[in-house]
Amino acid sequence: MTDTPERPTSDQLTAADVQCYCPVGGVIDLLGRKYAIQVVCVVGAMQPARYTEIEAAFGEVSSSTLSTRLSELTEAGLLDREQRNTIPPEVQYRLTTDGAELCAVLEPLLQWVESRDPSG
Amino acid sequence: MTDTPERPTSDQLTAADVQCYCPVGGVIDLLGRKYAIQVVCVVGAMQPARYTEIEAAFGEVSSSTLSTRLSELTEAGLLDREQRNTIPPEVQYRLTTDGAELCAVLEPLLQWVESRDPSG
DNA sequence: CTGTATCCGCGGGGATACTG
DNA sequence: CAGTATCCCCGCGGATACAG
Repeated sequence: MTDTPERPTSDQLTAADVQCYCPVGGVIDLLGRKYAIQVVCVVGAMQPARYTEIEAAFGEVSSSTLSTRLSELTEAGLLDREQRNTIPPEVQYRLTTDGAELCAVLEPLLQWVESRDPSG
Repeated sequence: MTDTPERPTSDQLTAADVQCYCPVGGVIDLLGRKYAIQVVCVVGAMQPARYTEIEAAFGEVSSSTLSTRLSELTEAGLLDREQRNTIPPEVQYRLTTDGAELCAVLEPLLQWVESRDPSG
């Protein structure tokens, strides 16, 4: 309860109040990329998820795009990639703790999207 | 409780189970565009929101980009645009019922992003 | 004030071929 | 199986100028 003049007692938000409310770079930017949100949720639903399974979850994805997305999400600390050097090779993707938090927050979004536009 | 062979009793999800869980087009695509998520939440926080206020909430946006985003979101039925033909003209943006639902689901995401990456 | 119109560069993403 | 490498196109998005 300070008497800071910059923050009026009004409960009506102004532009200044939400100025810090708009992260544009970083994770938000990553999530804007194609399939990013869905990949997080798909991995969360299938854990552990293998590359081919993830690929199959999307009807049409080019391997390069999916590969890039997986790398980015792993790099961002949202996915954990574990490779087993067997023959044939086997890779398992899981959510990190951070990724799980994100997934929990993302799932309601996908639920809403589905309920609103069932045709995809 | 049918005996459908395609759906095993396993509680482990497979690719087939999440196949319908990955909407790619429509709203998700729109939300991938720059500032889209933030615009929804900013309008939700400021209602009613005027163009200049929204613009000010983002440090740097080109008018063309913001204008396009507002049009798209309005077209998608997420924003309601009300124009008053005064001089100077005044436009007020609000969330539609759908938009409010989306905003409610989006806000935890922005909260999480901020808490994870405070530097923006 | 609230945009639209135009031009244009950059990079995201698809297709394809190839590798450990 | 699980990708990477390469090429290339398209469309997003910025800058700028202009309009009602």
